[in-house]
Amino acid sequence: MARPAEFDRDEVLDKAMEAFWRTGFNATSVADLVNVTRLKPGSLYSAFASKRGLFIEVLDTYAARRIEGVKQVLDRAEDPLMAIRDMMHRFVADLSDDKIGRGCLMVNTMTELATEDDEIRERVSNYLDQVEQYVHRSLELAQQQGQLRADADTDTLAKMLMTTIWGMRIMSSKRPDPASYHKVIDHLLNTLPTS
Amino acid sequence: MARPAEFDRDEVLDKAMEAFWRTGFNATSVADLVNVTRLKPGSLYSAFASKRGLFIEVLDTYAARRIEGVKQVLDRAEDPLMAIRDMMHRFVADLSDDKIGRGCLMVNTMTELATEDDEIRERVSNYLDQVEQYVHRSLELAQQQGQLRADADTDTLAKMLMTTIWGMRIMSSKRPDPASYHKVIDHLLNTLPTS
DNA sequence: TCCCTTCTATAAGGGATACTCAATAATTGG
DNA sequence: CCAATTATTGAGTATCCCTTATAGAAGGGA
Repeated sequence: MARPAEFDRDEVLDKAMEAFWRTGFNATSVADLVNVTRLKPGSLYSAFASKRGLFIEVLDTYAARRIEGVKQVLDRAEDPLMAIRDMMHRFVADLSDDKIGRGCLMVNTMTELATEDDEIRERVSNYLDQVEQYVHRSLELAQQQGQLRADADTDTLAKMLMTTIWGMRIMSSKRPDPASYHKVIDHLLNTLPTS
Repeated sequence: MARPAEFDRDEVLDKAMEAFWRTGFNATSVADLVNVTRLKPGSLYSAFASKRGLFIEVLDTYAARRIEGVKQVLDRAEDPLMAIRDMMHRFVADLSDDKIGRGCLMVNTMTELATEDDEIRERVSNYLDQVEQYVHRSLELAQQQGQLRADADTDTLAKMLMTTIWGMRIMSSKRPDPASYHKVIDHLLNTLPTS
C-alpha cells in the first residue's frame, strides 16, 4: 500500500544492541546509533520513536534470546541438575567469549538505569525473575526425581545460583578468569543437598 | 598565605558521592554537582580539575571507607569464619538500608565505565581484589586454626563468596529481599568444608 | 595598611546532544 | 498512470553539556 522500509528491523536492532551493550545507554549517542545502523536520524525516529524506545526494543530482543537459550538448555537434559550445571558453565563460556568485557546487557542496564527509570527496571527485573523461575523449576524437578533431598530449600538454592550467575558477570568485567569460575560452579553444585 | 577555602572538601565529596551513586557518572551533570555541593563551577574546577577528577576522588573515598569497614569486621573476631559470616550479613544489611536501590558504587561504576575507561576499571578492579584478598586471608586463617579442612581450596571459596556478594548487589537493585539473602549466606557458609 | 594570592560569583563559549521537519523518492491499489 | 501513502534524506533547531574567563571579595604576610 506504500513504500516499504529498506532496512531490516532485526539487523538494526542487532547493530544498536552492540553499541548499547558496549557503552551503555547514556554514553551511546544518537550519532553513534546513526553510524552503526546506517539509518538517518529521521528513519531511526520514525521506526523507534526515541533513543529510549530503541533501547527498550533492544532490551526485549536481548532478553527474549537469553531466556530462550536458558529454556532450551534446561529443558533438554533429562537430568535437571546436570542441566543446571550445563547452563551455568555456558554462562561462563559466554563471558570468556566476550573479549571486550561488556558483561551482560541486563545487568549493566540494571545498575545504570534502575534508580531513575521505573519501567526499565521492571523489564530487567522481569528478566532476572524469569531465569530464576526456570532454575527453580529444574530444582523442583530434581527433587521430585529424588536427586535432591526432599527437605532441600529450593527457593534459597535457586537464589544462591542466581546471585552466583550475576556476580560472575560483574567479576568478569574486571578480569575474565573462566577457570576459576568453573571451579566455583562445580563447588556449588557439589554441595547441593543431594540424596 | 592566602584566602582559605570556605567549603569542606570531605563534605563536598560526600555530596558528590550521593549524586554519582544515585545516577551514575554520565547521567550526573556538572549542574547537578553544583546544586548538591553548593560550590560554583569555578570552585569545583579549581578544586578537582574536572568532572572525571572529582569522580575519581569520590571513588577512592568510597573504596577506602568500604575497605576499612571490611578490614575491621574481619580483624575483630577471633573466629575467622564467624567474621566472614558477619561481614556478609552486614553487606546485606547495607543493601536493605538503601531504600532507593542504588546498589554499590563500585559495581555500578564497573558496569558503566569498565569497557571505555581503563584507569577507572583498574581502580575498581583493585577494590574488588582487595576485598577478595581479605576474605581469602580469613579463610586461610580458619584453615590454620583447623576450622576449615586442610584440603579446602581457599582460592575457590573466596571467589565463591565474592561472586555472591556482588551478585546480591545486583539482585537487590531489582527488589530488596534481605531475608532470602541471609538464607543464601547461611546456606553457603554451612556448606563450607569444615573439619 | 598594602599586596598578593586564592577564593567566589556570574556569565558565556564552543561543542555535543536528542530530536524534527519539509522536500524527495518509492511503492501499491485502483 | 494516477493518487495515496509511507520511507528516506540531511540540514536544522533548541537545549544541554563541560569547561573556562573575568571581575570582585576576602583573608594572610610584610
